Amino acid sequence: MQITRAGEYGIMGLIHLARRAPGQVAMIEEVSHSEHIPKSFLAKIFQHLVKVGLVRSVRGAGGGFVLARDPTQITVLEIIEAIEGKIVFQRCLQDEPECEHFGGCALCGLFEQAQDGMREVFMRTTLKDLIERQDRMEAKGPTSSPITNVATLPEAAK
Amino acid sequence: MQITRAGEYGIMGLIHLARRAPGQVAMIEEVSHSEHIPKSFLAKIFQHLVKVGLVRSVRGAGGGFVLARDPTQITVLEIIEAIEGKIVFQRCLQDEPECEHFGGCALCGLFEQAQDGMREVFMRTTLKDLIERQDRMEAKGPTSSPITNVATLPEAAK
DNA sequence: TATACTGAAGACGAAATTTGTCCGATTGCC
DNA sequence: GGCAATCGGACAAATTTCGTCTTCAGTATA
Repeated sequence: MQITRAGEYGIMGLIHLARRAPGQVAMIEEVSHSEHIPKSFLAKIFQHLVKVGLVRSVRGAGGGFVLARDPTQITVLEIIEAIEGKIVFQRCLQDEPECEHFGGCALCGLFEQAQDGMREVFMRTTLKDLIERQDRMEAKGPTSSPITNVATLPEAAK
Repeated sequence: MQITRAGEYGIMGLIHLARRAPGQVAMIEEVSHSEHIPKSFLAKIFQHLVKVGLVRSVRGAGGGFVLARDPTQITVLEIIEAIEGKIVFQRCLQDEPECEHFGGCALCGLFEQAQDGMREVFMRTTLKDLIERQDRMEAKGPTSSPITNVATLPEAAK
């Protein structure tokens, strides 16, 4: 019950891209080094993002990756699902037409509800939002309590 | 990014207990067989539930397990967290005081938000709710579409 | 054209987690 | 005491995660 590192790395990589001037490419090497992500692993993750159309790749010397859309138009949900596949709590929600839940599908209904709640959060958060949040936190001072009361109240933060 | 089978089995096991007359014990053997859950696995899962105080165990001949509280007083969240541990998307939300997220903890904030959304759903759903939902579905006929529009509207259901 | 530099794609493998199984110890009823 | 049940931990198979490596393909530059 965790977001995998792949998903986490993907988000961090895209944040890195989004922070550059629009249209400016960044090499895997650069992103990997600056974000402390294993290079080969990041390369593979970016391939998913290219395939889904979130970033464009430029091959050859002087190549690299660029964000394909504006950071305000990329949601965290897109990123995560591009990398980890569709967020799904239970097998029977997956695709099989017939549910194998012996307890009846009350469970499926519940799980669906829960996962929708989660997806909703990721869907309404864009890359741009993340960057702004990051900047705001940095401004407040890095030595303050790192976790508490950061963003439990979405409305207030916005 | 899935609820594990252990968690699923745990919920189904408790539903089984809850359906019995209050105070009546059920053996692992019975629950396991009726819910199609591997016996040894279920036994281990129930141990967690005993430790947390959701069920009481009766040892010796004629023993088994009983629900320790009323089904209206047991939330799905308690069950899941008893078995899988606290629901936590990211390492830095876990317990370590210092966050290791190089991207700044904007990510942690977001993940916390998402996981809270999910926990909220599980927290407001009790064993009793699940059973009622199950009964309602059974009444409507087992051959109908298994997934759709079951419980996406919590208020309406209640 | 040759070469150096970049990503693309997939095979491979180590490590961690999930999903169980097994067996002896313990506890309590008869 | 004997039987019936859980307790608790060691063990193991399967799956997933995490990451590396190698080979190939495309592009810019000399």
